[in-house]
Amino acid sequence: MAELPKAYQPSEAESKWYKYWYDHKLYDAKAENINEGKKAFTIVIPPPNVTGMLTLGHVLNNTIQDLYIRWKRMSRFEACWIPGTDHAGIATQTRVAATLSDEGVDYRQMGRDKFVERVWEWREEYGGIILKQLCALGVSLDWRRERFTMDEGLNEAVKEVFVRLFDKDLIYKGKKIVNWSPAAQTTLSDEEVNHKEIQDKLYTVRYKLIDDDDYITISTARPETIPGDVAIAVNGEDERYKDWIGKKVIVPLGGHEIPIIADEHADPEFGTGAVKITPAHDPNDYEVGLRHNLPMPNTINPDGSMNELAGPLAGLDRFVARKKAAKLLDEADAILKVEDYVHSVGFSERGGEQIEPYLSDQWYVSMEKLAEPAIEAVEQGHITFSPEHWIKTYMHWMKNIRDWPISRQLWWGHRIPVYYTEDGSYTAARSETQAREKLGLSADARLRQDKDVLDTWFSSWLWPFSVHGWGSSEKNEVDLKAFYPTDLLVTGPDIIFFWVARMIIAGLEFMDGERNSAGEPRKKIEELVPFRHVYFTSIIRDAIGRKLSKSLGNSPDPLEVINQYGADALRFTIIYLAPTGQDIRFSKEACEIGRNFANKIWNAGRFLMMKADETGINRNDRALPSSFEMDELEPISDSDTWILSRFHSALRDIQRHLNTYRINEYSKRIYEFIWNEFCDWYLEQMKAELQERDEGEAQQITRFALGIYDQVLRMLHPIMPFLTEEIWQTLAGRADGDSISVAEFPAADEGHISEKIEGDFELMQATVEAVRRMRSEAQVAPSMEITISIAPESHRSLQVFQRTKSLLKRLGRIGTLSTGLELEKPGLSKTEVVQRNEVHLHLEGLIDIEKEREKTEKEIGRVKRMITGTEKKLANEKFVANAPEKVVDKEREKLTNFQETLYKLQETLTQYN
RNA sequence: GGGCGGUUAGCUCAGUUGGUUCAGAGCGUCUGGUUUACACCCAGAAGGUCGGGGGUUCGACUCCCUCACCGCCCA
Repeated sequence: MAELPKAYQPSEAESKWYKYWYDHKLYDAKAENINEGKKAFTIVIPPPNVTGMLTLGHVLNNTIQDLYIRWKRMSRFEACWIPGTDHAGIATQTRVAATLSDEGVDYRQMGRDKFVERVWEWREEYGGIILKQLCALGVSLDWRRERFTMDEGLNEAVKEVFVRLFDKDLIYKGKKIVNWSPAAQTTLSDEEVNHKEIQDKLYTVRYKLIDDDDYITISTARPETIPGDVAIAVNGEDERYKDWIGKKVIVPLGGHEIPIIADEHADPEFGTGAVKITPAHDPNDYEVGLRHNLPMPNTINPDGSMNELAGPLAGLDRFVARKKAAKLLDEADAILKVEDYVHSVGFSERGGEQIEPYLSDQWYVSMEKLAEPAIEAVEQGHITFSPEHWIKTYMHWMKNIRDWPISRQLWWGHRIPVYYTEDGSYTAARSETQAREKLGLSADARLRQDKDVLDTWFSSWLWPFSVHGWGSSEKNEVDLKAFYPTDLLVTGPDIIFFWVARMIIAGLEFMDGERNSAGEPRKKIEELVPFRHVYFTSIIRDAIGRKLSKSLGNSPDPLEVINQYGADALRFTIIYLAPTGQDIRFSKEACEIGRNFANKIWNAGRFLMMKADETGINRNDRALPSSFEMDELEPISDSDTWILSRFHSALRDIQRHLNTYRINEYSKRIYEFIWNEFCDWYLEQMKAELQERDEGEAQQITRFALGIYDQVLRMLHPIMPFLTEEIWQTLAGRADGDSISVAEFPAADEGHISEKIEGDFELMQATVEAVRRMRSEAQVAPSMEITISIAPESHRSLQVFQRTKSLLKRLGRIGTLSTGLELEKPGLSKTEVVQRNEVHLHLEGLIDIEKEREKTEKEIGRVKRMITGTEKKLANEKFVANAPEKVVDKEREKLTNFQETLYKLQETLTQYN
């Protein structure tokens, strides 16, 4: 056997094993296996944007998914994890347009068809990058199933859904004020707009009454919209303005006449109590406009510049126009005052520019009815969330749901399947032919398709079933039956509305009547929902709590981190640092946690392989086949029984943590078990054991250790796949195509958990620790062998000490160890009481008596306080009466222990006086 | 304005059915270490009245109220 390097070297192992897994198609999920009684465990990846580059957010998200998929796969589920990417309308269009612009080409001049062609070319070249980057993480995706939200099949599904909703009158065309992005020149949904408080100016402007010298004053933060004013509104209840209603004023930046009207929108408390009404540029004003049947002139161009209706401001950008407007008003002596003003303004979630409220025709999905079953599904627990508190957010949104504007004025995306005749009538259809049929037209009638495309989320919300070709000619009925609903969705809470909520709605609406795994039409909510559980990940921040951003430069490149620390180290660290529901503070240096841990595991393996060589275990005999059962492990020594017990309790905890989605607890428990129990105690103990045993026993002990180690690797594999594969393949000869990733995950067996064995071992451990502590406190040189005598508190303890004598000696570096019930307390010594057993360190001439006295006195004080506290508690009749018997008994036992300890400490103290 | 989350050792955080030998971990600090798996390591130590106040209870870091500060979401 070739010597293993001293430290684990990740990069080579990573590329080697990823290729191996891929080549052997280990992660291809097969629906046939479901029919044979295997249970499916399915996840659809939240499709990253094709334009995307791997971020730590992706790392966290996909590590969690991979962790669950690997765990379930090893637990003999048919694990199906489906990859794909999202066409990301605005982001991709902007990206490609920018590339063209660099080449000196204006995409708008290029024309729609040419441009879309270019986007596809771009996608061919760069669109797969993020998925390749994900491979570096070790994701066990079923690559045969990769989908893209602009695939032909998904396009058909989008059309299918649109037409169905249209025919149910759940999609309609409406003229409303929308969120307009002047940069992308498209509408955005409310969810794509972030509101921020900004510092602005509030202008108080006066409008002169017609045929009168009086003025009415209003306050506005947007003087550039004054040319679009169509009225001044005052509150009907406002005494100040009662007589003004019905009069007319002259708009100071346009000169046209507008009426003063009464409307409840005018808040007497705000500003002067009178407000200007600009229906095309403010949602509230729009409502006022509707109520009073006012004209709605639009004074702003789609690109954010002012149009010809803006008079003197025409042609100027909206913000330039604002300044100009203020200047012109000032010159006309129409401004009474200018104040600082803080108010909330919408910004594009993507582009970051200020949103323009804009009056336009858009397509909407009527949401209220669709939301009802989606509320029910979560209320009744058919879908669960973790952290649970997100349910409230979800419910609030669902119960106050607003219609979803789905049209986007882009070229890149699913074109709206609505066809118009020349005379303006229209319908939604799966094809032109169908449109003609629906409209009762002849086969050669000319039709025009709607120019707009659909919101990207209008394809994403179908993802859990569109990946199986639902709604298209590519439909895979067998897979849909087998792998829908999915089991787990892992995503960020920032897209709970965009995506999670809408997927739930879509599943409930469109899966109704589809076949379930039994071949029956789906009817029950639980078979319609797109997923059973949603895990909301934390937000990753930098070490000082700032959001990661490109501009701050505080966003480590995951590939660089992987390169530096290893994929497993990154995976482990990010899970280890992820508290449920709270932000993660991440720095790449933190990956030392994972790297050091990987190295620890690696070296434990090296150690075992050395011992295997030394004890003459053949490599092919060394580890166990992947079908190996835990029961085949035969413990030889007490320590073997102990580690088996600890292993099963670790397993039990791990299974529980994974089942309850406490993933950082899971990682902590594994870390603690491997490092503190397996390495620090079990392997150390093994060294002593091997020295004492004959050849045959030594081999058996080593064989057992290898067996446990094999199980530990499997337990660890979901979170550290590369490292465990590398070691597992090295430990023993494996058949081609064999892999730890398809070996069976160990099952926790409570029958192996023994309190007695663990208790005995704990006494040994506590004694070793006491010896080490005394040695260190007395500053005895490490190389010096010490003499220890132990006076056990009982025969039982005596037995433990006798059985573990060689362990105690080695682990405590003890030269001479004597134990005995009748043992006399040595002359000058240092003493610790361990579970009522006196452990004496002989220290002729080595001890600082003064220091020891202080220490002992301090300890006596502590124990006395404990005694007082416990006595008080036991003297309290209410406590004894109310507390459970177990708790009271425990208190009594504690008291006895404290009293005995106190007695022994006082005895020690007399020695120093 | 409405809602949600947080405030525990110098730092980052655990602490899930309220029981003080559970006030813990990692990092950092300090003291030792040529123990033949690992210095990406081993052994040991110091360090916190669990944000303030009040309440419920025999008993609260753990439940309730309130205040303060921080963060997020929605309006």
